[in-house]
Amino acid sequence: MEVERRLESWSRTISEHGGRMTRSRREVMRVLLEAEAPLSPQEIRARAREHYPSLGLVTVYRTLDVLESLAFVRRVHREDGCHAYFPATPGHHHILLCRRCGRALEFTGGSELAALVERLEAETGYRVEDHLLQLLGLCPDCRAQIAQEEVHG
Amino acid sequence: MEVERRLESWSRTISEHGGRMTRSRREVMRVLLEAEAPLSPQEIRARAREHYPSLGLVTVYRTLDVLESLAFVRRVHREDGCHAYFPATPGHHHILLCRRCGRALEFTGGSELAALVERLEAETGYRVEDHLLQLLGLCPDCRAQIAQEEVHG
DNA sequence: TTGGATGCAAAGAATTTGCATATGC
DNA sequence: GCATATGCAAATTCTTTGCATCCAA
Repeated sequence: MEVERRLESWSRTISEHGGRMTRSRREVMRVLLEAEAPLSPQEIRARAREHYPSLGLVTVYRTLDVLESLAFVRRVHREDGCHAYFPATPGHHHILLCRRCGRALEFTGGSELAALVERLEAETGYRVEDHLLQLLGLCPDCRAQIAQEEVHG
Repeated sequence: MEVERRLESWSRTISEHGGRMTRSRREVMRVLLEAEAPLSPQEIRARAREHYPSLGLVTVYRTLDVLESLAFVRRVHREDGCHAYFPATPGHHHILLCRRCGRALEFTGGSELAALVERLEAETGYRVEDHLLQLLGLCPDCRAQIAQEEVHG
């Protein structure tokens, strides 16, 4: 399955960087790969503990640091102030988040964003090096559910 | 001056919402309006204390809550994990941040962003309701300084 | 006068660090 | 076997709350 393949790929890279594959790391990684939305460290621990009860929160934080430094996961800022993590899709750097169920989709900026950046550089004299684009809205499922609720009670 | 005009305008709106203009609030507001980059609550207090030493950090937080709820200031997430605030430019909702000096500029998404959103909605079925776009780069001054440093020392 | 605003101290929450122990390679 | 990873407990931040006092309208 897809999850196993990526788990395998992540493990290999960690080894190549002198790191080790441990039970803790595998559980954290699996939770991230199976999640349907970005998760906070606490949420990750809660899910991982179902299969590995002794997992500590500190280890989750440290594992996330490793995964983030290898660009395997990305961190988003939640409105509530805490951070949430999700697996990065290589080459895709922006996210579209459902405000109702939290489902996240990554997408490329495409020509539109490139055009915007180019115009801004010309107008302001800034040199743009990086960008964070987060779109918030409703996914198709939630839109359908909301429509249902309006029709019925 | 510009700062005084906006201070006046903010005060009026706060009164209209049943709030009061106090020395603390005025100092926090002035610091924000005179800042050249987004500031954290701690930084705001440090600057305001030069003119009003008894200002408490808690009051800074509460004042920022008020200002943010009236859309007078915007909050950005810093890489170091804490929040920083800066005066909002009405109608402008994205920021271009200099990674070296922290100077912030707001801009409109314009037609490019609208086109991107439209394409995504068509491709994914999501309905986009809000977005957060933060560009990071170098402002003209910092670019010039870096160029200088490369030529000389 | 009087309800909103303030400051302090303390509570909470998120994240990091020190250190002895456990474990992958 | 040895360097890395772990877990606990404690330390650090950052932020919010409780409460008596203060003050702008």
